[in-house]
Amino acid sequence: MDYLQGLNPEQRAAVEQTEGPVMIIAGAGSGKTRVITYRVAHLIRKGVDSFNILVLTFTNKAAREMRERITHVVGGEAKNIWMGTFHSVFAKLLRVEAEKIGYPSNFTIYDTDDSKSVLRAILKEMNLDDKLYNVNFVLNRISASKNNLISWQEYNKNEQIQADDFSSGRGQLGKIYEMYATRCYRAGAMDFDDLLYKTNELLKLHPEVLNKYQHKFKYLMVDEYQDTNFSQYLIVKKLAAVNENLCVVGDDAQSIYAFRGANIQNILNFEKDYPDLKVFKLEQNYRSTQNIVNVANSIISNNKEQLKKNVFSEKETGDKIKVMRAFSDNEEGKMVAETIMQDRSLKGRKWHDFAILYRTNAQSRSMEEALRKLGIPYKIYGGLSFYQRKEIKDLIAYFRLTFNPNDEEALKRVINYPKRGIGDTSVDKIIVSADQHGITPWEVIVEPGKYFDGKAPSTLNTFATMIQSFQVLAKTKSAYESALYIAQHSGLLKDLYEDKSVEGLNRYENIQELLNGIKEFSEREDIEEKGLDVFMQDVALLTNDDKDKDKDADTVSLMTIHSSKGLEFPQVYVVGLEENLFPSQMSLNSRSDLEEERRLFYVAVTRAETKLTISYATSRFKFGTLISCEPSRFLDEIDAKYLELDYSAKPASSGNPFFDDERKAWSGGKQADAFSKPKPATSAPVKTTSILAKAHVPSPNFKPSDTSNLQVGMEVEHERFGFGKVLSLEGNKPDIKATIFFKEIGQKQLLLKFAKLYIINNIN
DNA sequence: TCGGCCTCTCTTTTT
DNA sequence: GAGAGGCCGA
Repeated sequence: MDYLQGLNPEQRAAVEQTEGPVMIIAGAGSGKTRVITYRVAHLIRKGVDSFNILVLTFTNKAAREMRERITHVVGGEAKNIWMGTFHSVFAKLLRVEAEKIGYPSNFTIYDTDDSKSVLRAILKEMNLDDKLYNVNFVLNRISASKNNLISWQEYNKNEQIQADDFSSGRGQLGKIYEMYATRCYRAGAMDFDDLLYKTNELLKLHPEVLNKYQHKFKYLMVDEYQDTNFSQYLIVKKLAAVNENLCVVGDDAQSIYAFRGANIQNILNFEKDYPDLKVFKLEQNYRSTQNIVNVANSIISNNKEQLKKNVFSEKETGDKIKVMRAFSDNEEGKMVAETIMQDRSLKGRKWHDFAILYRTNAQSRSMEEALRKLGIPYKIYGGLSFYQRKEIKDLIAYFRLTFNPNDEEALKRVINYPKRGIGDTSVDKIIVSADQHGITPWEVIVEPGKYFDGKAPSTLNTFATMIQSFQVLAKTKSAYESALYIAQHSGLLKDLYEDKSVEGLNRYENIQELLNGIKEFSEREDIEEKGLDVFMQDVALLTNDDKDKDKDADTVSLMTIHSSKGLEFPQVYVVGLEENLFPSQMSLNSRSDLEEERRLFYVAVTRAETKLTISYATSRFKFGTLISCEPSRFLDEIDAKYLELDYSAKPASSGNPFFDDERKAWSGGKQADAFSKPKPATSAPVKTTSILAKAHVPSPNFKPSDTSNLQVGMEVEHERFGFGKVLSLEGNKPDIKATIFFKEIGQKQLLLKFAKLYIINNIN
């Protein structure tokens, strides 16, 4: 058991405590993954059958890495452990047991797009205002209900919920929930939340099934326990109820998924559920320098709700945290890219030592552009997944339909793609007809003559026959052969092939890539069943990094802070530290939301091993409009002694200091390009939603005044916003904020230290 | 039925 | 600034 040697006493104690309820509170960088890995390995070494172990992780990637590391210690035995995300593990379980709760074992998994599409159709049928019943809002509401195990029946019976809905004018939510659930059921489909909800239902309605899995999973471990919701909590609790060999690992300070229903109380209340539990606290951070750990601690100390722990580092003090200020999002990208360039050569780093973390996916663009300009190789993680691309979803929809012809979303997706003359009108008719006869759309399509006259039946027949031929084929052929056949005979491959545009070429290549992936699957020797149906089983649960081939490539990593959880990099850039962006505007209304943002910042900071750089911009494009930004409150919360401010950024040298980059971007970068072809006269006028389009032209003699004595009532000219009057002043030097009413664009708040204002009349 | 054009929304984060 | 849905004319 030499693997125990490398652990510190607390880690080792946690590993060796294999029996009974255990809670491991693991601070950032405290070797959590090591502990889980070795604990599982230890179980197996002690003679526990690997078939009796269930490990639930938060991402597929974490599961894969852990399996690799366990294999390293115990060898091939690791293969038999049930290990994966909640969603994938219970999807697998449901495939075995689905028929007990009325689902086919080949049920489809609806992704978020599918769910929204179902809801849109329902809202349309019910003639509801899609502003009031915003699809995202409705889906959230349904999702939250499911995560709290509230069925649509209960939803409609619950007086409190009904009163809330009615008072907000959304009395139909319960009805929508009902229709949504019914529709999914009819389609033989489960959405993401159903995978957990239906598991609960299964375990509740079928004690014999519960009993079976309680005895199968003698040892349970849950990683990232702070991110579990009620539905997940209850599954775990039930499964562990017989043996109570349950070990949960988490860090309340890193709980960042409350928006998805995660309940931090699950970790805070663990002690109440299991009074005889053993608690281990891993507090030594092996990842980061003392400065970084100290900054992280000072950030999180602003939160009220937390478990007490003292995370410390014994590594070197390290560099101070650098704070960079830029004047625009593009400039921020430029500064980051340039610093990376410098540090790489100065410190002999590799590109993959660097990561850029941001709050929202939209921020990746300015970073990408800057990196590209300097020729820095980079890779974006997360974002639009490979499996979410249109062409991929189209082909997969054919596969879905092949195995589950009742899958209505798949049907709608491909019934007229490629074009085969079955337009929206026909599709609507099919659905109405299906509703009337209480059957599924597919059943209408199979016998169209029964329901329609005219030429529709023959086109529908052709389509149905095609799908049926796919079904026959898929029963006998390998995944790859079936997939290729379907891609060809559906006409999809041809349609993409004929599109010679750059995007079209790209789409064609993506399909090739998917087919190659399926080919690899078909050739795998560790799986017995290699049909396309097996490949399809959890395709909806795959994400980008599940298909990474070149993960060893030397590139800078770009990702949201959320997807950076669990990762570490020598040098980390956290960008966009601005009010309304980070913390997000949506989080400002409640303390708990704001605390979640702060934990998110904590996660971001603790990704860094040796050097952390934080940046913000004073203006940035949002929805194609330029807005001015203030530094994030989180910056103020850090003790200044850890920081090193770099405000060296100089406004560009030309006459318009702040907005050169933006202006270029706005004009498509063509303003100085004498060789660009003139637009044909017939072309539509350039769309100009940007503020710059109607920008104020400054007076010829415009020059910024000294605003230190600016007073309410003064009339001013702003370089871009035009003429205005000072309504109020607040704050202290040097952070005085002025509220100014501009004639052309209305009221705005400006920080005087940044705003270039010319004082027109001094009322004194 | 289909394609082009317009408008609207979107930005918080993901299994 | 992009993608998706809606609208309209052919």
